[in-house]
Amino acid sequence: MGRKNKNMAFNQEKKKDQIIFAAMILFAKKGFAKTSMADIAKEAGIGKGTTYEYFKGKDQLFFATFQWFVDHCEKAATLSFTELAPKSGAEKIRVFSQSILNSLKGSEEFYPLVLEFWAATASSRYRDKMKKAFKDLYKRIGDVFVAIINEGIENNEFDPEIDIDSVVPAIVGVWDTIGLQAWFHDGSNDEFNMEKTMLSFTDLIIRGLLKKQ
Amino acid sequence: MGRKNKNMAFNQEKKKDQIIFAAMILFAKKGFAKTSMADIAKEAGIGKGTTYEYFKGKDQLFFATFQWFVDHCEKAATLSFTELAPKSGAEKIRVFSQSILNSLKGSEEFYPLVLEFWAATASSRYRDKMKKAFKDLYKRIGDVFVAIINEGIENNEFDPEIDIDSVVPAIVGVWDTIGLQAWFHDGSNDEFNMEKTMLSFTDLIIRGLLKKQ
Amino acid sequence: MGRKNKNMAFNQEKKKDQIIFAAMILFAKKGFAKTSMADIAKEAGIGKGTTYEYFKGKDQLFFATFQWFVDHCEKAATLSFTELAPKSGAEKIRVFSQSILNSLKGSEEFYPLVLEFWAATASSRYRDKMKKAFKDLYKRIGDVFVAIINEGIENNEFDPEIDIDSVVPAIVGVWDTIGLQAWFHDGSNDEFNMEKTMLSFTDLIIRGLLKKQ
Amino acid sequence: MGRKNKNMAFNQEKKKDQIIFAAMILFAKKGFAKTSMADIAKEAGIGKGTTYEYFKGKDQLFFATFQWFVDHCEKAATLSFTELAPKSGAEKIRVFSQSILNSLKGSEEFYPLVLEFWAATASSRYRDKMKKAFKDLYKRIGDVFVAIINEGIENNEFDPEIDIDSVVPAIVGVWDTIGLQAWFHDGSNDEFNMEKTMLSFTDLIIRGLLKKQ
DNA sequence: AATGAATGAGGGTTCATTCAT
DNA sequence: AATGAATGAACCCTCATTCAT
Repeated sequence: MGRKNKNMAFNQEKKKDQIIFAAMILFAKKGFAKTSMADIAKEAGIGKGTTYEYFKGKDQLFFATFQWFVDHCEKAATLSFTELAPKSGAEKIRVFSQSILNSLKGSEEFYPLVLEFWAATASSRYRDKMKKAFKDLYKRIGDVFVAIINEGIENNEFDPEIDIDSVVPAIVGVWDTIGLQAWFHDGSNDEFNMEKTMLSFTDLIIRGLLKKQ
Repeated sequence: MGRKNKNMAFNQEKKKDQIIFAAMILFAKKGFAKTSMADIAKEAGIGKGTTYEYFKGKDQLFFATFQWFVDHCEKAATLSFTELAPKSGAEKIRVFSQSILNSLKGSEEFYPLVLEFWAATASSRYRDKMKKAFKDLYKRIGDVFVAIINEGIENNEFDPEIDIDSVVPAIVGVWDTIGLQAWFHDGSNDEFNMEKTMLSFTDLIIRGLLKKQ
Repeated sequence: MGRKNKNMAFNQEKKKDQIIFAAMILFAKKGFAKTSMADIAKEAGIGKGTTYEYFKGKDQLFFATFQWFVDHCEKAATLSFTELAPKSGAEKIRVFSQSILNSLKGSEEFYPLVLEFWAATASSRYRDKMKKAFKDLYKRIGDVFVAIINEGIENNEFDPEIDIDSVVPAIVGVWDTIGLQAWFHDGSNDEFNMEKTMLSFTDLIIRGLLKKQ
Repeated sequence: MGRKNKNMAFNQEKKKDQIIFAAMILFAKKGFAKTSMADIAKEAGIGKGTTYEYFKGKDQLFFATFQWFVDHCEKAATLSFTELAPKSGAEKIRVFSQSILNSLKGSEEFYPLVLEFWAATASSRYRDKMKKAFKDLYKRIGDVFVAIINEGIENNEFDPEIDIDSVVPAIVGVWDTIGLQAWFHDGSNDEFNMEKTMLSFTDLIIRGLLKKQ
């Protein structure tokens, strides 16, 4: 019985995820407004009414999708953090930077979803929760950066004059903008080299952080 | 008669703008999807049907607001450019940066509109036009920056090793990102100091660009 | 212009009534729950969406139907009252009674609607308003009766021992009950003679009211 | 084995009643339309699907509650009848009257259910069965009254001129109307005194029935 | 040119019912 | 016998759009 219940719970969780993934695919492809609950059910391979067994409504499903995304990002950020070997501050920044780049590169098709999320922070009923979640996410990733830079300052590698707290949000946000611009260039001829931009920017930042001789 | 026609044309332009402004206000406040054509007409102080005399439909009106926004941005960018006095490259960057900051600070309430534009870029029927417009806008602003930096390199102020073309999109995008994060913090207690972040970031960039002794 | 506006108002009022009548017919025939807004629009000969130009929703339309009914009843009661000639109390009661009977007889097909109203009084969101309206309606009709009886007592025709205020609600209610039972018998073989029942009952009441010699 | 079967039958009967009671409570509280099968199952403390082991569907369950109600009423009426001592006709009417009043007073919360039943006689698929059941119920109760009055006429207590068959339905119906009006007044300040109205009306009727000296 | 009454396609949601377990 | 996950028909309502005035 215990097993059975566990399986049921597992299956329920599985179906919930099924729906979330179907929603993510369609929200990314057509946008939230133009995706109907019927579309999502079809994509998930279930009946129209079934969706409502797992989510109260379209808004809540959207929010669940958002939460899935935030969790995913936090996991990605945490993972990268633990991978940081005891190298120089510059190296750490490069590794971290690269790891973010990797996770960006794997999910191009979901990028429009992030735009939907941003837009929703303005108009959704979950607006406050979403704002907070985004803020927290940025803070969490930013804190990693702050730690790296502080360490670098202590080690006499980075310049103590830098106003870390102010500058970090800008650095963290670069990833967003790179994804955004990659998206704007997607499908056009004049390609945007995400990787090159990322690396050059990282170099520039490091040059700016380093203590002047 | 000539005058009359001219007046009519003028009035039409005026009414068109009236509608665009009304749309912008509401799109920013409630989002595109949740704003009805009736709402817009009401806000513009005209009849529901009149909107269709000036715009083919909601999508086109949305696109018109987008175009208005892009034009506005381009004008702002151009304006700043002409204001650049013959100072050092670092000074120019600071002036340019400040001018962007000023235009950001003046239009907080319209910031969600940009989010709508970004989101629409993914799902709108005008998706390709919008992508292109955004790309062009970034390019145009970027070009100003590229020019400044190139000039700085020629003047032996900035380091020629910098891969300018790759790094500029990231720098330009950061301004968006700062606006975005300011928006996420809006309404919460832990305020985000847009100005400080912007200035610190500009400093960092300049430090990175400067030729090492 | 005044005329035009007036006409428009008139037409709107007319369309509102059109919808109310269509709703009444269908609510009476199929009940509130089984009548769809589409049914009503069709019956009224208008588009589905048009209904919502005149009524906020199905519930409000139902309530409007109820209000129409209450107004109609009050008018009927008032009318009868003014028709009462300066006859004996017994005669007045007979006239009043007959007038109620007449209005009952003319609207058999709408009788189920009253049942819907009663039922809705329990479960509708307008429950309190409906309760009050019914109470007021009964009171208003009852008051006519109270006046007649009081006059009869003053004229030494009716027995002063009668507890008028207590008994009148019962008498007034009997008319409902007669309609109800007529409805139960409708369509069956063993006909229910509403008229005879009404008259016999009226006689009985009068016998009870009259002063004993 | 026989016992076991009997127990199962007994349990089935018990569960059937459980469901019926649950349905009655909810139909009375929220109305038929607003009560879901899931609500009923929950209230009955059983699974959603189980209801369908005992009743074919929502309509049939509703009809079962109706039948339960009718049986209950008939039992109540029969009971009162046997309690009638060999008193005067007037006394019998008073006793009967009081006994109905008692059963009314004990079941205020279920009164809306009767309204649902009435409404359903118009729109339910069981409409004809329900009409007949109501007719029979009224007839059965009426017959008791007819018997009492006939006896009274034979005993020279009541006036032979009374058209008994016509007048009895009106008298019987009074109980409905008293319940109805009590329901309309429920929750308001200007209380309706059910008992007083009932007694005064009974008095009036008896005065009307009594032979004039 | 300006209007707003009328429209109906479209979509979110509910819920009675089924059926595999 | 008991269950509750799954289903899709049905329905309320919104709103972009049209068109007669």
